[in-house]
Amino acid sequence: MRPVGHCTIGVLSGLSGVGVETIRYYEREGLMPPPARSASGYRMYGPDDRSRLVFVRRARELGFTLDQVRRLLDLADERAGSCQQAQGVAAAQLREIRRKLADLRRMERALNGAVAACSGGTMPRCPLIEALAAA
Amino acid sequence: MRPVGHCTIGVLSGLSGVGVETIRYYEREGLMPPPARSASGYRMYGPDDRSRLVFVRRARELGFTLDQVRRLLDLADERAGSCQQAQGVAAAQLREIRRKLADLRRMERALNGAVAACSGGTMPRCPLIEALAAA
DNA sequence: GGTTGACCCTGTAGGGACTACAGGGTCCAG
DNA sequence: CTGGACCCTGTAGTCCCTACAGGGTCAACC
Repeated sequence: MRPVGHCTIGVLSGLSGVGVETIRYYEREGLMPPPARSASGYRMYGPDDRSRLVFVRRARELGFTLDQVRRLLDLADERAGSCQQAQGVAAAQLREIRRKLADLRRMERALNGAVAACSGGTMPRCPLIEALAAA
Repeated sequence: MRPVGHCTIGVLSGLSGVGVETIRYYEREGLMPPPARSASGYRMYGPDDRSRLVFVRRARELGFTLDQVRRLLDLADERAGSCQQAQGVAAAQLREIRRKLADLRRMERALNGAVAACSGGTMPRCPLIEALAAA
């Protein structure tokens, strides 16, 4: 379906923000389809590959594991009544993102308070260390 | 300085919320000092070890790498003019936490919108996939 | 007092998600 | 026609655990 490759792996890497080695790793792991090859064996990619790769990167940034991304991509590839399933996967992930958000906010407050208390002077005990060592 | 050990590694694990294997790993990595040993070779820990371990766990939860935690602990161990340095390490970490927070909030919005748009019907294209595949 | 069964020990291997070589081939600009 | 940037495969390393395997120890129960 990918008509004729447009760019090499290095260019795709630049376009997608995913490292060359990581792209090859994703191919090994079945997240990216084996691309067309030039006469000399170079991987040749088209715009579909860029979209897919960006999707993978974004999903990773959203905290999906590679396995979850794989499932999401499988759903997208099937393209039939898959929306409900994708929604399920995504809703679960949304719950986890919200949990992470809450954790991070709590951490931010704690660290911010600790850094503020630690005025930079040469106090006998560092409040930052104290703050984190507390039960 | 640790007078006489109070508890075994399993109890310490329960008290600190850090797994037994992980405690031993931290010892190998130099984050926890080699504890006293019972006659039969069991690791015996005191309250200081619990505090230190809780500190490590908290710092990890705050997103510090083991290496950063090691540096923080070194500073705490030295106990002389270390406050400023600890503050530097922590401030850097705070910046990264805030970056992560911003990212997560963006992700939460995107995913939330995508899940909402993806009404569960059998649409020709799944908006969730579309949302993340966009440039 | 003998035997479970839960705990502890060391050491090594596995996992997830990359990341970095090593040892080679290709392509193109000067 | 040569230098340097790119590409290939395959393997090994990183980080931070986590899970064995193969054994010793300890407390309790019968």
